[in-house]
Amino acid sequence: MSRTTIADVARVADVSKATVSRVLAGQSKYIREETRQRVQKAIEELGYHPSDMARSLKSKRSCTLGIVGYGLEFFGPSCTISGIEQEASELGYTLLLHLIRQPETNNVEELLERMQSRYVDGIIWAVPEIGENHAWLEDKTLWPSVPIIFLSTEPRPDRFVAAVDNHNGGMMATRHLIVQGCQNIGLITGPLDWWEARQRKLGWKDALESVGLPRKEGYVVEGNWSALSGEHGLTQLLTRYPEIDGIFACNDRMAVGALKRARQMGRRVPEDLAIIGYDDVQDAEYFYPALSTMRQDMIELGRLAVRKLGQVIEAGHNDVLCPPEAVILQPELIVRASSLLRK
Amino acid sequence: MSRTTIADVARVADVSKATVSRVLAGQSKYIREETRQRVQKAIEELGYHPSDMARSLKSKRSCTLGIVGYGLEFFGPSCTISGIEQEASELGYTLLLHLIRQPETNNVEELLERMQSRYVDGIIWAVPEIGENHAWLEDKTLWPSVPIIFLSTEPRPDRFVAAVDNHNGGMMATRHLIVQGCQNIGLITGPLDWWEARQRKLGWKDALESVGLPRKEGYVVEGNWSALSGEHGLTQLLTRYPEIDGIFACNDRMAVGALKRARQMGRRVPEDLAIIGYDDVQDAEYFYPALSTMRQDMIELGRLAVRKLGQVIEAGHNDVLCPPEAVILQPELIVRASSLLRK
DNA sequence: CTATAAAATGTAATCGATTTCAGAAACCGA
DNA sequence: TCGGTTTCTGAAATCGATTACATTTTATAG
Repeated sequence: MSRTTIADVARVADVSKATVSRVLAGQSKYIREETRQRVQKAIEELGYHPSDMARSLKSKRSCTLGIVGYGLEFFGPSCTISGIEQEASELGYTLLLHLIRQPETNNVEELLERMQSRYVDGIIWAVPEIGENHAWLEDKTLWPSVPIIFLSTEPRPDRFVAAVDNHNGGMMATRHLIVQGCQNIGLITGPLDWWEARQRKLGWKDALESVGLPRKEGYVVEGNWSALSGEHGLTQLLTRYPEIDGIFACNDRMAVGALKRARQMGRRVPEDLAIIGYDDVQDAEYFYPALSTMRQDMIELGRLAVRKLGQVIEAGHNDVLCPPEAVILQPELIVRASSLLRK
Repeated sequence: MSRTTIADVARVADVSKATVSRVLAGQSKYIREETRQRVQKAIEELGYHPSDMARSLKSKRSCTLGIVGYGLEFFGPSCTISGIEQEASELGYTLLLHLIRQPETNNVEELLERMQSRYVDGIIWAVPEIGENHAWLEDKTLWPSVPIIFLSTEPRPDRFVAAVDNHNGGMMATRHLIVQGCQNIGLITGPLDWWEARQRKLGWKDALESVGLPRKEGYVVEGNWSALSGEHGLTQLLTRYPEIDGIFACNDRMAVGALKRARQMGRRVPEDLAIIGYDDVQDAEYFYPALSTMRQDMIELGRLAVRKLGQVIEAGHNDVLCPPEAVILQPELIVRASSLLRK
């Protein structure tokens, strides 16, 4: 047996499909109470549920958001998606999820087309800006015909963006080390083709400059976000510049790699070497020593993105598709044992 | 301007909509080459893309899988979703994602209805079995009219299930501790209303029984998966039973909690106390000491679920909706420093 | 050069809703 | 009782495809 349709309800309630539709819509006052009840009764009797499919086809609205995500195996992105889903759910949207494995996806066009052919009401592009992977934005013919918001990408006058202030985050982390008394602060960055990594590095630089601390080129080593690269980074830094007494690792994974290697190299953390990470991954306090870090509320970022996008969708089809806007969240300094230096 | 439709293409190519549709379908041989090319040309000229919405409405197939997930902030579930997406993508399915926050969701009916009203081709229920949260399965009227596969739940003759063998995992972990020479092995379980937690506990019990080692009731303490509960658990166990020399913590988070507390209590790990966790979270080797654990390939679990579900969908509408079947994956023992005892 | 089968295309119904437009019913004052 | 609103309901078009069936065209055989 197939779905019960609005026609079935109409037949049972002995009214037209139009009337049933009106009862369904709810707001329309032009329905006699008696009729409404008869229809309601038929609906319940039949256990009728309208087909979102048919509805969307006609209305060109699907109450669906297209989500393009990346790196769900990692903590940050997972939280972002979770936040997106929370808010979307509250606002009555469902998610169409697509994950990208290679950040340089080239089938952007197909992807966007697929989502649009399902009448998504808006799109959230939650793929970090890496290298040229956002170059497709230059080609305006690819721009979707629905609002699209970009997460964790560089704000620009033609985009709708939500991101965490990585530059400030980098500054805060570095300043904290300075306040703790570090004199020579090394940096283990993420891959520098990541916009976020560059921003954090910039924060480190600016923080040092503002207080006139040394900032040799060699104090910087580029990791790849992995713990192993944190280990390598630390080895490089300390062998070449033994005077280094503070490390800002641009994510927690590299930080714990550094933590481990420092121990192996006989450096006490934090007495000889203060270390701070970035992300505040789950149970960061259970590393040894407990890891200081920058917390960024990715769940809130996700929620915020949906909320903003929702507003744009509501405002709707009137004029501009996407008001160029940048929503920036601030990270938070979390001080734990790994950076509690001279006291 | 609105979407270009199949009618536009038909007009430009000077054929009927039916012909365009046939060209689109591809397989139908009953198309003259000349016509096909004319249509193709029109399609490209117009940049036409068919509407999945309309297509699904007619065909009652959406090439979409409904995913109901839980706990995306955690490592395991994230990987599962990622795996699901990978395989789905390869098989040409898109995902409709819905996350549950309270495991005891009571709006199951609405949720299922929502997905079905969007004509999902199948459903993956990736919410662990906790307490009575699967009780709705008793009410067959709720059963969706499309195949549904359950992840990480107890296999039963009326369900289609994919899960990791937690019982065996528990046995393997415990046996490992035994082989390392532990004589008194304590257990920090997850919440016992979780099916997975109960299975792991059972594994512990069976492993001990099979070699005749002591297994007092007090050797068991129930945690809540959090690192903090691991700390508490360890305190309880060691103060009451100082003879304990091995701990099987039923997930890594509790294990690292135990690791930390053991250090605080002056027990050397692994010399005085061997500890093994479960999950193999990212960078588990960077805890101190590096954490032994059971690895479960949740990505593969997700992929497998999709593959199986896909087969059922393909086999399709013929007869039974869901062949009762249980696909069981085996976990893998990962030995690191935290459990390398007597040598 | 027909008769007939095979190949190619078109017509129109269909999927399941929404919505415009028009007609019927109810109400109200004169 | 009549005309004019206001309220309520229905018929039919529409969204954008697919597909059963009908029809035309082409190929093949006799």
